[in-house]
Amino acid sequence: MTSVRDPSVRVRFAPSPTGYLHIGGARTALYNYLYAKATGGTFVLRIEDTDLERSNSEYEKLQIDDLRWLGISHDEGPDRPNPKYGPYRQSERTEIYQRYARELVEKGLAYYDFCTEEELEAMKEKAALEGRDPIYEGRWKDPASHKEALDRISQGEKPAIRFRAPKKSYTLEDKVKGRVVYPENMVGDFVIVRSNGLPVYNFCCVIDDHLMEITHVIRGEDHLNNTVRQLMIYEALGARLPQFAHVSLLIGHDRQKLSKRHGATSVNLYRNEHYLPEAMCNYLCLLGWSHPAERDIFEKQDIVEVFTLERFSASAAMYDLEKFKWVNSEHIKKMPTAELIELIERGPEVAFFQGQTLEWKHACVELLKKYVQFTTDFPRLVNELILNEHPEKTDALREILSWESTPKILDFISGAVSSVSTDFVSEAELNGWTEHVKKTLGIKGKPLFQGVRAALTGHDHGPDLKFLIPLTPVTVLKNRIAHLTK
RNA sequence: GCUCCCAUCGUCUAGCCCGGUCUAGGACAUCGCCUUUUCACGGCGGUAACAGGGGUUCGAAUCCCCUUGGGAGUACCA
Repeated sequence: MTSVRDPSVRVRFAPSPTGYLHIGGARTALYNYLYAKATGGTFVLRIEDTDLERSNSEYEKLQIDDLRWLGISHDEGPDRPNPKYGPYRQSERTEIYQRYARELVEKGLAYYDFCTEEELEAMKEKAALEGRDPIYEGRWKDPASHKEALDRISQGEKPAIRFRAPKKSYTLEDKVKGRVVYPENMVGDFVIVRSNGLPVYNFCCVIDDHLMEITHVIRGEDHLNNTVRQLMIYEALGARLPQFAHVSLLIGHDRQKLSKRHGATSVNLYRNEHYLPEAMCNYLCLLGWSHPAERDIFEKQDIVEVFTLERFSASAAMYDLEKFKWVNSEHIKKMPTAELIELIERGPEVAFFQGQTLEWKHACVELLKKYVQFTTDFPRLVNELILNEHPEKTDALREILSWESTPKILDFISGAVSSVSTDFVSEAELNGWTEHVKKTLGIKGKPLFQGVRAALTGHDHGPDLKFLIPLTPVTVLKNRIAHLTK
């Protein structure tokens, strides 16, 4: 099945700026982004910062920056406002929420509540004892107390506004979970505006999705239970329901919802470790969504044609670094060499690499790219394979050196290398040496090739010599052979 | 506790909606073999799963129920 073009689609990613962008958040953002691209719709970024205590605008910037790094760009947001729908920070929309809340109070669908924390706590304990969910039973629920409430407000007291939860069951047709039935009495009356005047998530989320004309809500399954409250508010508002798609959660190796204690869970950590953003999107996308042709490696633009909500998995996905690393290595392999060189040079320990000719860099990257998982592996391999003048004499290497034929090879190679006047050995020269060892020294087969390799590289294995040796500076070769003959 | 969600190889998954083509396919990881120019590349192959129990049916991984297991929610957090 291919995706359906529908430019009226509006989706959103609504992070709270309470920390770095989490990989789970990145995945949700990615799904929304992909759906917008697939349908030709609009991807909105909204900042849910109603929790003043925990929100920090610095995190907003960092999260947006991480999204940009991932290539998940939004069409509307705080920095790209559409006057019809803005503002995009909930902290700047307080009056809107208060207006809607007041309307609900006027219609009798919500009420002022002056209960203290202690009173609420007592109710909760009672409910727990009776084995049911805490359901608000305070006296402010009674319409008769409305007048008293107004009096207390006029005296300067600050009430919370509580939504009157209808006594009925609700049904959600979710795109990934199917039909979800919320029984009657699942939730009691809940606060929509705190006594400090700031609205609460479940309320502003609905108001915003409604006002911003969001057509599809793609979010984590942790919101599935919340949705019943939101359904109630949609109903009270007389607002049209969006399509919901509750994507399964990401879990750690202990099968618990992925969180900080599972190690690296924020995007910036992977960014710092030089994971490729394309690889991260690719891997994250695969955790809970499958390509119709079962493809594993792709770019965002490759799947726009086939991205549909139908292919989400209903069960939680375990985050597995091994496969992520493999995806990263595959993206390195398919990346154009010139681009790869640029990336490598932006990484650490590249002084030698940068000093070489473009031709050398190309050959080097072509040779090594099939062996690496990260772009930062290149300089590591260059150091180990090309620049190391004192290779460690491992058991495997000692064995080769102990062969009867090896000292002869070493002796010849040593002389051959010292007579080279250029900076690098050519492939032809190397072939000549091998020929010589074979013909004149009469060494062939394993002793020949293992011996030549050991003499030249100080390793018992490694990349193809005919590519590796022409990349190795002759000075290094000389010192290395001296080290080996010692 | 209560409510909701979920259940195919160790992991990600295909298949499930529309039962037979599934002695269950792919990928990561793992193991083995091959490549007498090594090798970390590549190629080939192996190990490995329908949670359990009932039903429905000629036939169930696929539909229904129960059990078990796991997850999430249960805030004047999001």
